[in-house]
Amino acid sequence: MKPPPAPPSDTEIAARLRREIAEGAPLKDGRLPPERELAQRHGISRARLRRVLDLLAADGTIFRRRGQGTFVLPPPATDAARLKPLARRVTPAEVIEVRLSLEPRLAALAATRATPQERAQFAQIAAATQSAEDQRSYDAADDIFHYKIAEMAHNALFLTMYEAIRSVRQEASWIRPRAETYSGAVFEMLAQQHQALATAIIEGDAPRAAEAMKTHLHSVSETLSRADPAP
Amino acid sequence: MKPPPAPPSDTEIAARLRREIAEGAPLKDGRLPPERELAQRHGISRARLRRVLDLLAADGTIFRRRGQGTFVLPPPATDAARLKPLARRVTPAEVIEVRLSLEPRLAALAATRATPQERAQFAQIAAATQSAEDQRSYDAADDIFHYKIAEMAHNALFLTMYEAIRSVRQEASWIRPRAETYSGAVFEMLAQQHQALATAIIEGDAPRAAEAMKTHLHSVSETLSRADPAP
DNA sequence: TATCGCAACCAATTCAGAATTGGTTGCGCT
DNA sequence: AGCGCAACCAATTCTGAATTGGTTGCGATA
Repeated sequence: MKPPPAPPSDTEIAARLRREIAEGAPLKDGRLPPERELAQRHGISRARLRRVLDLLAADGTIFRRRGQGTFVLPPPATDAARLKPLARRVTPAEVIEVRLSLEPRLAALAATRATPQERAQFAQIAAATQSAEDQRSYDAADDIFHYKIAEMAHNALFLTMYEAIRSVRQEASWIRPRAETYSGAVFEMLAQQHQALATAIIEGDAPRAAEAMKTHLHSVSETLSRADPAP
Repeated sequence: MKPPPAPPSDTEIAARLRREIAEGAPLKDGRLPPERELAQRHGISRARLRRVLDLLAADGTIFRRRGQGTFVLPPPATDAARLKPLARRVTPAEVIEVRLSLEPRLAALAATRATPQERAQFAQIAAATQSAEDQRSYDAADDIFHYKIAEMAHNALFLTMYEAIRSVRQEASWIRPRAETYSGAVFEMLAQQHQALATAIIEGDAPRAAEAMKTHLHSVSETLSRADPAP
């Protein structure tokens, strides 16, 4: 007989949560169940669950926002619903135009201001975009990648604007069901651009980060604009 | 005796409205009374009042937005209330940082895309900022000036972002009662910068417009940062 | 016939209040 | 000291009524 079952430690519960998340537990839009429900489901108190979630938040695995929930993807903009009518009027070209004005600057600021912890986290996230296999997981990794850059710029107003862009893109998804299955070559090119961009940010090279972001967005733009005659 | 009082023409009613607006009739935040009320007050039908308002809208005197109202200043962002908590967390330096990333690009796009009618309207607005006498009227003219540039960029997403910035600026007003009474010299410099910027936009010189906007915003930033020890 | 006034309706927003959800604090027990 | 429990705080979402500009149709009148 073994000794009486030792209560699982925080890190053990954290590992269990990570596994559940990786297996697709989160609901639509990457949202986890409410804390009160998660705690009950795992048979622990809410206070303890929150300590576990703090672990996942510390390494950037989850995003939490008061009043909205806990997410494994960037949380929705606080006014997401209001952007719906806008999303219908906006064209892909307009969005790219805005992104090209904003994101290179965000990349430069991130390279300048990110904390050592953030840089370490970001290195992990960049690696995840490299190892993505299917389109779905790449899209998720790409989403987190760009969001983290906006976060590392450390400017709440800038982050709000980026969230608005992200929300509009998601909402619009360009009406057509968005084929957008990149070919292997394009896919690899975008991943390499991510890597170059991540290196520049982590090393703190602001001009190079901005330039790399500009290059990347131009590639995305071109890829999207000839999405129709894809093989 | 004169002939029986001829009913006033549309243009006459428009002139009367213009006079009332100039005398400060609009309510707080530059909003006019609802159309139904305005029509009744002037003793005309709503349909006719709307035709008159169309005249004022055609030359850029008023801004109308369904569900919100009719304004003599740029209309509030559609989610203005939600930006309040953000406004408390955001610093003036952060706002300037965002404006410097956005507005030079907006100026360049305006120079490229504005219609002839818009350029003509904009010339009028630029002139108004020149002739402003007191701080209050200058602030209003400056507000319209920058907003019109954002409008002329012809990108709904860009305009939404600018409205968010404007809303945050207004909401924050940097907590301190905002002395910010420019000295005469500073005042004149800003007005000249407006003129140079307006000329570049009207002539369609995008790079010069962007550069002029950058210069202008840097001046505004410096002025604000040493607002305390003002003479 | 053309215009005007009137009314009803549509579309987008605002507003007020209840419900949801993460964040925080205090209490009692082991 | 740590755990579970409960209550409360703060921010958001959701719902439905009210507000407001946008549009259409109808009848009266010149």
